[in-house]
Amino acid sequence: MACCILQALSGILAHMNTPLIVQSDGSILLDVHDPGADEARSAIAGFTELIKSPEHMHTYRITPLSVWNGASAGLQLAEIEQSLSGYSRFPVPGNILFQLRDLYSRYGVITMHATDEEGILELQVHNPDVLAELQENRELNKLTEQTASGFRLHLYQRGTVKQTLIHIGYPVQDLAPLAEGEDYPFALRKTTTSGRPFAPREYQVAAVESFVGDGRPGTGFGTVVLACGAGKTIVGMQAMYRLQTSTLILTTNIAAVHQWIRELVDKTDIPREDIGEYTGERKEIKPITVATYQILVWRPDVESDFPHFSLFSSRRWGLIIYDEVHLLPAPMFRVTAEIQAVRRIGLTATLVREDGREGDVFSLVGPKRYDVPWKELEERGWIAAAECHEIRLPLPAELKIPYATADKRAKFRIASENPLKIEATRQLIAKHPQDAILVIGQYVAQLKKLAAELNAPLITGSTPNQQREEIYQQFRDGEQRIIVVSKVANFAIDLPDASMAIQVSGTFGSRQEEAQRLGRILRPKDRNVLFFSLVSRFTTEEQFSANRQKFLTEQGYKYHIELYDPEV
DNA sequence: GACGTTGAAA
DNA sequence: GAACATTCAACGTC
Repeated sequence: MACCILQALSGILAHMNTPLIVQSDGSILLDVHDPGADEARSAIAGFTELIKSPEHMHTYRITPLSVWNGASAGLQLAEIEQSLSGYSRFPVPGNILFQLRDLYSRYGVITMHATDEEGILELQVHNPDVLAELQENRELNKLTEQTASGFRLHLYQRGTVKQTLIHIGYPVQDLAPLAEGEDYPFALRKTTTSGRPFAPREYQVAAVESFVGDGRPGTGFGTVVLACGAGKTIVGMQAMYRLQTSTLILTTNIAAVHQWIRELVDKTDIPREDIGEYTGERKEIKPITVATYQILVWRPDVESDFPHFSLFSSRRWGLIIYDEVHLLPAPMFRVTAEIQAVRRIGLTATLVREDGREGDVFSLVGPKRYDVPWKELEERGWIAAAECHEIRLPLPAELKIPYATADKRAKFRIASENPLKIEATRQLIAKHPQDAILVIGQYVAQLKKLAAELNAPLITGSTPNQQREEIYQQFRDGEQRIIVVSKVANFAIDLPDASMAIQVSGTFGSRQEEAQRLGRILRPKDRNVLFFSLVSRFTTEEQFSANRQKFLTEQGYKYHIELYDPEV
């Protein structure tokens, strides 16, 4: 009897803090409801890749790159094995451990060094079997010359060789020296222009140190992974400050270019006239220059060369910052391969690319050096603990026929403008009487109706600036706790901080936009923030939710899906 | 300058 | 005034 109780108890205990199921096909399942789920998630995040994240079980996978990124961030093999078995509900399959050790051992087998000869580098292969295998590789033989212990190559093949080797399964540890850029001394401000005290946070400094690495060979380039709202710009700024050299900053769009310039003016003593904007609108090249990827990869036609690549050689840059490095356009790899001697830092919230070129980011920009543990950020109040809820509503019967017969675009609109969303919004607002709420949507007609029903002010693209300011002021003062904003309000304007947002319609396709929108709302606060997204069931709207969900889970947000029943 | 069109990237 | 399931640069027009 006692034995049975013990057995049952240990059965229950086995399900506590053992949220992982490691399967022999390489998938790792994380039971979200296990009390140890958050802890386990943090433990495995450094060497796995998130594949999908529905309600109950999240799927991760061990990939070559995820292991090598872990290795270059300093994770030991023993730690990785410990994290896997420690949280695992069942014994970890032997083939997975074998695969893990094999992958891990490949990191560091090949190293790249300078030689006495001008303009010549060498590869050293520290394993005779691997050396024999590589000596037979045609691609590599085209780029290099064989030596007794490895290969010789020209300086300008530095990037291409690394790319080639990672494609055949061997990451290269690049220990060749980097070039020094022009000096550019400046200081960080102690107070921002608005008078608030400013200092980079511990983890922002630590992230930069992990990439600068005291100038030891093999450091000075790499990628830093940061959750949304954790201050990517500040990490970039700290890197500039640490190196005191002329810097080229590359970003995804013009709005981000302006954002970087604003931040630099606000938080450093760099004079505005030393900061250049290199975009379609302006072509300034200054000691600190901010450019879009778009202009760099622009060319008059497919046959031509990229005229703006000359930006890279127009100055002796000492640092290149790749903002949102997971969005680096493919042609940028070519030019990045040519400038492997320049210090560079990639900033991103996720290493996953839609086109599967993570390996090129790894070998050309650099491996992951630092991963800010989101749980820690949350505990310290640096980013708000966010709860995301997706609420699925039925489509009213009278809309089902129009929906079925509509074309793609009209379908999306019908689903977006589902009239039940108005009632659902009203109920959500009633349930959260303490929160300052933003209602966000894309279709002006729908928002007008909502604003009228909720008796809340509406801001769209055509709202004059003065009126916007008045509404924002009322919101900040607490006179008005709800405002309805259209998509236009996303950009350029400073939305006041809210503690809750309800998205009634939106372009769920663009994850970047989604991130920006969330980042705006989810500022550090003394309380949790809530994000609700209303989606019509069984419609095209649902397809986009999967994308968003994965993205948000990657950021560490909790995500819940609920069904809305109009009878209640 | 402001605005609209076009082509390109993935 | 509404629409836009992306964004940007160049180049044309007024």
